[in-house]
Amino acid sequence: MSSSDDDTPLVKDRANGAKSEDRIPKNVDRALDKQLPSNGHVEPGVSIRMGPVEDMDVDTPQTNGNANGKRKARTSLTNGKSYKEASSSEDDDKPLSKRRRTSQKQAKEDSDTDLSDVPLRVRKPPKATAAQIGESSDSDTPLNAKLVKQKEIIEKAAEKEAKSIRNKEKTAAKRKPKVISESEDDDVPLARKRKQPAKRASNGVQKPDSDSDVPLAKKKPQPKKGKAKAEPAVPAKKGKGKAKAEQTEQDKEAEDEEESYKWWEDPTKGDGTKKWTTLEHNGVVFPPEYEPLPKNVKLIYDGVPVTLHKDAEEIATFYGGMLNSTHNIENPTFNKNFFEDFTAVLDKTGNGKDKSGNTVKIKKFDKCDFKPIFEHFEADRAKKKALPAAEKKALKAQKDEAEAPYMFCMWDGRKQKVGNFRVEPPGLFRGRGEHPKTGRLKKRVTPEQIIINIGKEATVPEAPTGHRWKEIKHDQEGTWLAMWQENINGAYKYVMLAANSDIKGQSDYKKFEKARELKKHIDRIRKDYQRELKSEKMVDRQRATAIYLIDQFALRAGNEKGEDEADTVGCCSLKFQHITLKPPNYVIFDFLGKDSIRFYDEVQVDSQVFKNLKIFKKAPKTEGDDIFDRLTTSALNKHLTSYMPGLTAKVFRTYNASWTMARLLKDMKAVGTVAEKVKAYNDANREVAILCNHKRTVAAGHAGSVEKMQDKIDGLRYQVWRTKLMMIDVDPRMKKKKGAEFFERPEDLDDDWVKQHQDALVEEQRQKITKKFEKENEKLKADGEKEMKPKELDERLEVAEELAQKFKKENKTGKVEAEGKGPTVDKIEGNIDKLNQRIETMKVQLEDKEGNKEVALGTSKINYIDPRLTVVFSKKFDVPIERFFSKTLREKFDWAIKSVDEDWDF
DNA sequence: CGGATTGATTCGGGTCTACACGA
DNA sequence: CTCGTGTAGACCCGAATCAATCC
Repeated sequence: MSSSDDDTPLVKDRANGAKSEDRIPKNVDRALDKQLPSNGHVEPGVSIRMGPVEDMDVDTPQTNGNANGKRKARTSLTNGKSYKEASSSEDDDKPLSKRRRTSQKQAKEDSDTDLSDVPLRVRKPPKATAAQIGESSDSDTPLNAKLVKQKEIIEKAAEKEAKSIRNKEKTAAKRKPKVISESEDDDVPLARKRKQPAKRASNGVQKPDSDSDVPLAKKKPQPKKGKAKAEPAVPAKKGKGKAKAEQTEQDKEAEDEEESYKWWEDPTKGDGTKKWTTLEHNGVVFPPEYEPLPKNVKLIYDGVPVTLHKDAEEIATFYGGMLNSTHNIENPTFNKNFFEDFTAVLDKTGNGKDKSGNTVKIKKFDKCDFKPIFEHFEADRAKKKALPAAEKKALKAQKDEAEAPYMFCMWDGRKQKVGNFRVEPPGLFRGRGEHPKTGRLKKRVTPEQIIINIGKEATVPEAPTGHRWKEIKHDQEGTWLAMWQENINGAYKYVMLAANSDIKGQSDYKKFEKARELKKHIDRIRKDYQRELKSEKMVDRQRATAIYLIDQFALRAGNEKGEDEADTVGCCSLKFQHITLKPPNYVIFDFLGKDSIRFYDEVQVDSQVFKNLKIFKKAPKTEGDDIFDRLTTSALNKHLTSYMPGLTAKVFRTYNASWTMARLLKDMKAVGTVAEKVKAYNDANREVAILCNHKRTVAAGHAGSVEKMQDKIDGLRYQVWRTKLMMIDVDPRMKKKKGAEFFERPEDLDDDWVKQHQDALVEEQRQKITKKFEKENEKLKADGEKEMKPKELDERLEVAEELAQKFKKENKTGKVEAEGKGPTVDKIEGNIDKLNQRIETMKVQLEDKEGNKEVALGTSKINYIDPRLTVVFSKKFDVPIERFFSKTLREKFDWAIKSVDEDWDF
């Protein structure tokens, strides 16, 4: 850069190395100005959406000016690779790029150091550092600190909880009502519990129970203590078996009653933090206990079948069941993590034994052979599949009945569906992308880890026999019914209501209302960030640039991530290497975003943004350094909130997605068939999905099915050509009339192709005839009659032979005899039209398929596009809503379907 | 006090399976 | 009509966002 001496950074090192100056020297901009087309003044109200400054458009969103249409060179579809490819090509720099901030203390010390002395790539000590060691008495080595942390997560939880309650009490006055915990409440007698199936009880503490095999569902609901208004959460269904028909009818009735309540018209709903007044539910369903393998199925170690303790064996089955998933088992990290956790359990439970009872020490992963386990499962699966339909049905009915009590809860007296009442079963953690913890053992969750949230008056569901819940809460600000902490990352898992519940509908509604609210502020926000792109304060300039990117390209906020998570980024966490600048004003994004989905896009940006990014990437910054080193997501959101309460980065995604959809649907003309309208809608949907970078991996059979379709289209085109020639056969004058060109065979259908195609047609005919013949014979045989002779088949096959001859003759003479009875030119014209029609629709289908092969439409439909837009479209264009929303989606968006009319506008 | 952690909620693609669809 | 087969959508559970709290 020309002005290198002026650029000498006063960089304060923030652990990461380079940090940009507080103030941006004037000459930096000037220097850059020389290299860039100057950016004229931006008029108030100007949308800076996309495109070079020169052709900036002045439309505001409401009118029609979204410049998504102006998005240049969007290449994600053609250039995008899945993370698998993407990450493998980045493998080399991966370990190095993992640099993070040091602890506060260290950062402070560093800040006084002159930059030139600070190596940019400071390797950090393992994460469990300063804070943790200081907090957990020094006796632990840093290495152990991690483990200690995990343990503490569990062990300290109670203490923390108590603390947090204390804290809440302190601050409660203004925000949170007190949360009452009954965790100390010890009055649940362990021995005298309601009986549970024997299987429920785990790990020894179990009391044999005479009654234990009575299915849970048959039991009477327990008497309610403080029952007043609400029905028992789930009234015991009358008899099983045919109960289904009855049940659905009953449900329908219930729904009809509920129908009258429209929360979206209820002014008391929506605001306020108290989510419920009364809450009743039956808790959670645990996964079935582990069932040991049959004696003859064993892990083979170093050629020797070994008997394992059942706990260890269970883990072996997790791996064994995955042998068909090369994705996992060929991943070294996965195998290493798995084996570490596997051997840890082996150490605890004792190692395996061979058949004479000698200990077999399992110490090398490579010597483990899980195949017998895998094959056992495969066989099992096959057996299950082969089960008679009736039995399958019965099995399913049994399961449904057992789970029925958990499917619904009573929320403020209304019956609501529960989303995920099943506790997640143990297994091997996969994680997405290159997750450092992939392959780790996800442990079985015990009742002792589960916190139940339920109304004070409600009967608390009983823990399985011999167990008790970790805690009972009555937190009316929470929308969850149960919760536990998972052992891999310490993440919280919640049992919440289904998407079609009132509470979820309400928050969905609020989300879209918030996005609509943004409409009123977006002009001001855009104007402001446009101005601040030139701010002298680095903080402001970075923030403005970030908002620009979030607004234009629908980037996510990009929170900081930890050492032991997959290395993915969003806007604020973009690194040096994720952005490539291509003068005059192109930017190439290439990074792994949420779920390690690759974001690849080549775009034009405002020239000031281009300049800024150049500054943000300036030396000494290099690979691995933050582009927005002065910006955090919380600072960003804090700023956004000042424009509008509740405005955060993610709102822009909702806003831009819904707004784009609104624009596209509005511009649409209500013509054509229903199918065409649906197609048009899906096209709009797809545009939104592309905006949001919602991708999917190309289906395995995609290439094949595309080829098939193409073949079919070619076949039809060939048929069109043949049919045209028939015209000449009927009326030779047509040749002159239509012109020679009309009768030419499409170039790509060359002689070779025609031969092959003809052969295929003939063969197809043969097959058809043969099959029919065989089938008829079967039938004759079954009826006890005489079978037809092979000679009969030969005779029938004559038809195919004639066809072959016909083709041969056609090839030779270049003429085609007219087919069908009483062929006329008019009839033939009609046939051609029909064929062309079919070709057209198939072409459209093919394009659709190709366009959708790596775009997932579902996510944007479910989460980003205001459902009311779809409802309006459906009404205006008279397309049944069923064409857009599946049954579940219709339930989820019930509020939208019922609340808007044709002229509702986003 | 600003960064780290906690906790709750939304978002997200993969997998599995029932079911529609075409030969 | 039925028989595979391909696919939409339910289900699963991991990964983000973001406010509140902690330290």
